[in-house]
Amino acid sequence: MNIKQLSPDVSETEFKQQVFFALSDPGRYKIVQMLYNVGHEMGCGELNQHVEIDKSTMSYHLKTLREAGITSTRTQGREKYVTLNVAKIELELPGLLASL
Amino acid sequence: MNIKQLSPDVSETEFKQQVFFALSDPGRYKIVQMLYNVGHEMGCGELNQHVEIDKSTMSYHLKTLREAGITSTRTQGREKYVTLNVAKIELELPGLLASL
DNA sequence: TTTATAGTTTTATATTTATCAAACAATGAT
DNA sequence: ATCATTGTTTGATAAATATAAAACTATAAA
Repeated sequence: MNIKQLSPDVSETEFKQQVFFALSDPGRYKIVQMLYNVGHEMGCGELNQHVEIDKSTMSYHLKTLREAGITSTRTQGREKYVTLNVAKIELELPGLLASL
Repeated sequence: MNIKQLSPDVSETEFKQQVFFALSDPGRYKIVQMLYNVGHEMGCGELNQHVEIDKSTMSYHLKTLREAGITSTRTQGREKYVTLNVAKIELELPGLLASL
């Protein structure tokens, strides 16, 4: 018998709440939606072209997503590439990404 | 061919974002979770017994949920009963409630 | 080595949010 | 009629949030 089924880990609920918080903002919603739909990592600049927000605001939102564990970032040269942690999100909130 | 599939209605996305916002707060998360798990309407007092928050804070959160279209309220005498709009939520975000 | 580019951090600001006490309905009970 | 109960609204407050300009860091290009 799995303890988690009886008393779900606080951090699981916390992660879900952070995902919900992230998706409650129009900018972050679009970022996540776009990352999910393209199905692969995207450069910050590329994202910035599709989602119209100031680059510092974009950086702020990407930081929010990263720190919540929703995305991961890879640096190459002076560019950064953002990936959506699909598996992690699907594990806790199956089907959510598909319904955005 | 369904237009909605090509360009999802703004209000659909807005509703989803409101649901996400609602669920990003621990208090509201518990309220929604509880309503979903019991599977039927609950009195405000009954809710207050399970979710430990000040009655005016509870009223504030219930108003937030109500105005977002997430719950509905029925008055009987001096008590009020809250229902979760399961069908509506399931329509836009299938499976979400089950994964809370 | 100077300059341009990509993105972050800092600073400042306005807005939104959560919380609770206190005052306020509205209805039921005595 | 008076009192008690249920829940809402108002007002005040502290904290969190979103935004963007400006300064900054790091790398690439000239």
